Amino acid sequence: MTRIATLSETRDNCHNCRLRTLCLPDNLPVEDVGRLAGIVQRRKPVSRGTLLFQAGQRFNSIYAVRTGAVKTTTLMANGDEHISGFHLPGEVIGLDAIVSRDHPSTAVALETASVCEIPYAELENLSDRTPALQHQLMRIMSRELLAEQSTNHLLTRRSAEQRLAVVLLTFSERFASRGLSAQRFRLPMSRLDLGNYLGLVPETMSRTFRRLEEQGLVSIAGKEVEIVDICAMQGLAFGAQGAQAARA
Amino acid sequence: MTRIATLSETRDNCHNCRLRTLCLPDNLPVEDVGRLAGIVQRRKPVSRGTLLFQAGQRFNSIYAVRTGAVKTTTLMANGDEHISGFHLPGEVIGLDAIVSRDHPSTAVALETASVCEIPYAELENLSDRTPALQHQLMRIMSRELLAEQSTNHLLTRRSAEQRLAVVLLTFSERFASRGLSAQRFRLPMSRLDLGNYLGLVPETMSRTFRRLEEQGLVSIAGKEVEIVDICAMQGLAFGAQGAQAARA
DNA sequence: TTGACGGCTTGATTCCGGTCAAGCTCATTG
DNA sequence: CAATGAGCTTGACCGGAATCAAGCCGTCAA
Repeated sequence: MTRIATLSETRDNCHNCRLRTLCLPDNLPVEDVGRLAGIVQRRKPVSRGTLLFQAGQRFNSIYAVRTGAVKTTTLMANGDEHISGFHLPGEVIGLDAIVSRDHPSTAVALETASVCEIPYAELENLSDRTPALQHQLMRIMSRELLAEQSTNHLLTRRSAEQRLAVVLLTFSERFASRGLSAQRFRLPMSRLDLGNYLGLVPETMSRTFRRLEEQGLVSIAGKEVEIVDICAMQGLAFGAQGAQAARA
Repeated sequence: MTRIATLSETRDNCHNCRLRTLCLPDNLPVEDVGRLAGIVQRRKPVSRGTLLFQAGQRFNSIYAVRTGAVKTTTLMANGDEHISGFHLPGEVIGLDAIVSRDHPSTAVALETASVCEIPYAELENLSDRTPALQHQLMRIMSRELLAEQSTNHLLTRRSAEQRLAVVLLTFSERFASRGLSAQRFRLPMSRLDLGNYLGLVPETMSRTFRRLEEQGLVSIAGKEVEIVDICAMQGLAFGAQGAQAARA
């Protein structure tokens, strides 16, 4: 029974996947989507805390998040852990492993999550014969590069309040583009994780959340977030001046 | 005459380029290098301050630095400028433009510099028929992604002293892999630029340089840097503890 | 030579966010 | 039900880097 389910799941993926336009198949002609679907392996849902892949492990596949949420973390040279990103359905992870033989980072399910595994050797092989797929891969990596750059700026030049505002707005957008509410959503990660990502200590996270709440920008209840005043949030997030440095 | 010079320049590039193994042709079979060379356009040296491409400009080409040094900067939403990287010969720039129609960032020569222009449409077209080139492109982008991630960590979790130490060591390595001295080199950018990149204000840059010097780790004379005690520098750069946060 | 300007340095002061230390909340388990 | 412990919050305090304010140095133009 499991076998049949898996097969049928495998058969109808990509084409009728709700996330098609956010994921690898975006911009691909139908026949290429079919070929891609042929090498994609749907994995069963795993529970919170499960490792999808681990730093040091041999690199064989990239993964696309299908449901739930995933974080990727790297163990830095000095021994501390750095969360490099949070990934929602439709997003591709493991791309940082392409250069080397092994994964540089670990991917952990933040909640019950499922992924599509895409064996990289087969993907490479397929994309050698499928220009559109190749181009889509390049676009995805380029977009990722751009995102990292803007994260860099966020982390170096903006105050704790602004960092949090930007992250919340970013999640808002990402949820919205997945058909969920842009106003109310549930953060999939702990404050500690979010703080690690933002370069802030949990105490600061707590205080910063409270300050945003006091200003009437958001309403927080545990991991539930409601963005009350989007305009003011955007003003804070992208406003003329950082808390420090940088004038014309 | 210009035409002839350009042609001859175009003819003998890549194959006998000193930077071959650091650049796009790395890992390519000879015949593919030839085909790549066929679409690469050698540009004449430009002087300090010249824009190679500008944010907002239509994206047509990526560029490989051939001589000199280049910085890429982005104008952020809030109006301040962020330097996203410094690029030495052999490095490829403009990859962040692939997703969008336009360049998100501006590339400026930090000193007299020359680049190879690679029209992206032609590169795409060529790589559609050249698997090895495609794979090399993916490797380069993946490496770039990895570098951005480690920069993120550097900027969020490490003190001014550590940031500077890491950057100096990184330049040391990059110069060394280009056949120059790892101990003595000349930084191609101003302290203001380096500070912008590191998220530090010029005053802090100055004081931090002095502190490294007082500790006998480096010797500074303007832009000339001598790394006196590499081991101690590495200890500082990758040492067990950041100035803040993050314990086991 | 003089002046002017940009890049760099130095010092005094401020302040954001980290550190330390409790205490709280809530889900899980015996 | 109590008990345990992880995750979060709150408060007091501290320190590193930003800010403010001069001043210095080398280069270029007049």
